[in-house]
Amino acid sequence: MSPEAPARRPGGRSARVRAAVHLAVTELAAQTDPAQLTIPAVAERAGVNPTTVYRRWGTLQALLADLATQQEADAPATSSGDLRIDLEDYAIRTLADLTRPGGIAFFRAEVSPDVGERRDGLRECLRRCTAGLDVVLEASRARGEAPPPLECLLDRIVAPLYFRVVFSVPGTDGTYARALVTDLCGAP
Amino acid sequence: MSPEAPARRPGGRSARVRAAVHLAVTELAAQTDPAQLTIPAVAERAGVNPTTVYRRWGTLQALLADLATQQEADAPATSSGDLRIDLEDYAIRTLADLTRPGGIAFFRAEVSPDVGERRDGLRECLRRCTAGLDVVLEASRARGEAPPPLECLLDRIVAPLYFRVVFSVPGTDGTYARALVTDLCGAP
DNA sequence: GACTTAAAGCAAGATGCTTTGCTTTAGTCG
DNA sequence: CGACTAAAGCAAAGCATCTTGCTTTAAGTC
Repeated sequence: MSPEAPARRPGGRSARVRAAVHLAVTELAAQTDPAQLTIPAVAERAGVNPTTVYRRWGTLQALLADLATQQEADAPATSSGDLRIDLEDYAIRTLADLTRPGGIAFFRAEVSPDVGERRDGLRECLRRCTAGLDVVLEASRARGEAPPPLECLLDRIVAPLYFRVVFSVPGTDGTYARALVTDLCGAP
Repeated sequence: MSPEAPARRPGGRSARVRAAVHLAVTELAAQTDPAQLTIPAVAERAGVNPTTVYRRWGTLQALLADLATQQEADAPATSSGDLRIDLEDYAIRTLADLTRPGGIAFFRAEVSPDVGERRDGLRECLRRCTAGLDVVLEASRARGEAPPPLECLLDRIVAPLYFRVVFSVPGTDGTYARALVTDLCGAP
């Protein structure tokens, strides 16, 4: 499932290929239809042999998961010291992630495939969703506050954002994202 | 987009084929992995030539949309006369639709494909989501009440249900669905 | 009952994703 | 530097979806 766990020969060419493939995925996801986001297309754009991608990642979902994991590692979540501000930041960042070109491609790729694979893929996707929230909630608790439970935040903030982005509901912007937090926490 | 709008020769064989294909889709969606739900597989199970399915419906999404439309026509939404009860019924029915075997397949099929097609498919999917709510809200307004706006119901009831079913969040059952309505309307 | 034609069946082929066996390249280690 | 080997490249074949031109069936109409 997790690609190249041992990473037995990470230097030089392997890292170069990995970077090129990641970049190609990002560009393709942003530029073309989701249906065009295939392993052969990614490989061609990356200047890499398709076989290499198949052997290293196996499936498109695994590749996307690998990419998301790295992005998460590159930009870890932080806390400002105020729950309300943290939640607003989280909501706005999540919305931006979802609405940027190709942003929903990752979600889509995880939703489509087999149940067996999907279970793990979606669990990972959900974990990434909640990782930022966990940091925020933990910081709040560390200050002695009693923040809403994680499930409540999923229902009231994350779920509406996903739903409205997936269904292209009009008016789903930063103001709306902030309003979700206000509805939950009360006016500032 | 909408298949067989004129329906120039609906009797006999065409209807038989349509029924057989619909049944095959339902059974396959319930029994196999979503990835196995392809037009050739449906055609074989229905005892129909794949070409027929391709020519009549064109894509799997169109076929699923056709099926959903007919199901909607078979079981139109009603109102009990009490908003709270109507919303609970709606939430429980929606959850049941989504969690039954293959229930999420329709949503999944609409989320995956090309943007161009997806726009219409999702618009239709959303319309079906909200059709039941519209009936309930209209009935409430007709009684002189001031029910929450549709968007609020989407955020607070429909979106959490979809989100939790898609991500297989544990504890997503009838009690939870009712609790969503209680959180919104207050205790009975 | 026979005519017309929409719709289903059939078969061959195009297309594109995926796999597999083998060869070549280039990191890593002594 | 030279041997070792993981990883990338290459080529050919496999496989499933989808398309297309034509034939056959049977629903609708007079």
